[in-house]
Amino acid sequence: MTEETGLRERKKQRTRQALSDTAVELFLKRGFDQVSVADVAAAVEVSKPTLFRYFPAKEDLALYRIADHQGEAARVVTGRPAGRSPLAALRTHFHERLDAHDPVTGLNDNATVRAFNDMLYTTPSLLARLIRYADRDEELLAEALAAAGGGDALTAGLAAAQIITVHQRLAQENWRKLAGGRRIADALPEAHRDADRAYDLLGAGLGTEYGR
Amino acid sequence: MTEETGLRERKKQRTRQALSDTAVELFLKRGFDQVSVADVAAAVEVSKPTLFRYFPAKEDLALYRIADHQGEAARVVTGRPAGRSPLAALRTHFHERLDAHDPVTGLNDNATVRAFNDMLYTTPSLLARLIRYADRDEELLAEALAAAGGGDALTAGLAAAQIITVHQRLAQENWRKLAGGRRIADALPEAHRDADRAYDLLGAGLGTEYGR
DNA sequence: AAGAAAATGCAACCGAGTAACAAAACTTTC
DNA sequence: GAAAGTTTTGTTACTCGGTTGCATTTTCTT
Repeated sequence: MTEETGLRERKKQRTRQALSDTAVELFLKRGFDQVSVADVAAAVEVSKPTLFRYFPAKEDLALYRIADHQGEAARVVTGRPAGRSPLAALRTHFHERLDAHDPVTGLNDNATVRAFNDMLYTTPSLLARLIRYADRDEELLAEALAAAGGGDALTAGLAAAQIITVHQRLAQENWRKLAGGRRIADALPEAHRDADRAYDLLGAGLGTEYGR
Repeated sequence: MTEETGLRERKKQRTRQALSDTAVELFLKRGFDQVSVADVAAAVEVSKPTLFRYFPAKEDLALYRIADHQGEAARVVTGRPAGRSPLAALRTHFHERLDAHDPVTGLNDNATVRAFNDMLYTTPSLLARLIRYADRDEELLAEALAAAGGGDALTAGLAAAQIITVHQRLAQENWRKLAGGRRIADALPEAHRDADRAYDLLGAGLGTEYGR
């Protein structure tokens, strides 16, 4: 799994990590807008152009860790057990992520994670950037769904869009619960119910509630 | 309907319009990124700070006209004829917009409109800004759906998110058809079919295609 | 050890957006 | 219709994100 690792490559990894870590630390301490990229560069003892050779935009300094999840939904569909439907696989997976308190579900009350999510959901530029990651996710999911066999490209695309959107709203809803002061033990069952409600809706459509 | 209109107010309206019109003209001629706000300000013979007193960001200069559509989906739901379901009303309305070649459906081959859409869909910062308008739309639609009676707030929120998302994808798909060189007369019937497919999916869910 | 290749730092630059304050334009009042 | 009050504007100067060109250093190759 580990890549070819010359000294050069190792150093780059370290710089990259140091930049992201330091940036997040500063962002959480003083707020995203109150920290300039020059501050981050200075703290890591690197020049500003170098920083931008590692990260294309300030926002990416904060979102680096989240980028790991790229294509997760698509992988779940592609790697689902035989005989299981894509939607069922995604539902199960979401419940699992919830129980694991995965930060991306929004449901995690570790102080640092919470501060991070607070920043994320209240900083428009971060949210905008996050959506661009989600777009890539959506594309990959659309391909996975198309490959799974159901429907044409349009249908797969629409389905992917709906699923990714619903995931976003669920995470946001979970974050809101915690931001509203709820304890996680108390919010978790509700989050599971919300997820089931959302997946029921995805599976059976809005027809029951809002007509055809 | 017309607002209280002193001289001052009239002048402001004119400046606002001149800024947006001139900006769009320049953007279409030279490209969004190749025109600076200073260029726009100079062309309208206004200072840069003044420009920003009228529009909070460069992107809004381009999106001014689109902002008119704010809350359209919500209005359709709220103002639907008695006995008609929200989803049916939205579906009908979308087909109507399609036949009217409304630019927001992506399906309009007027040269200027097409150039505008090309710019819109290929400029990330414009797209990002557009999404923020859509978020407001989504909120309003969620309220309208909740008021329409079906389901709790979560359900209404999820439904609104799905509907707005689907609209976006349909418009994007239509734009792609035209960008691919298709004539509008040829693309229109297909656009209607796509819309029906999308609304069928919204109404009946992904279950049929991708399992529960 | 020498030279190619890649990464860095430096300095200067561009463009979006904002702050401070003074000047001008419109509105209101007498 | 002039004076006083309010709102809008221009000027200047600034901050910050992001980029460019080029010389210097560091790593990789042979």
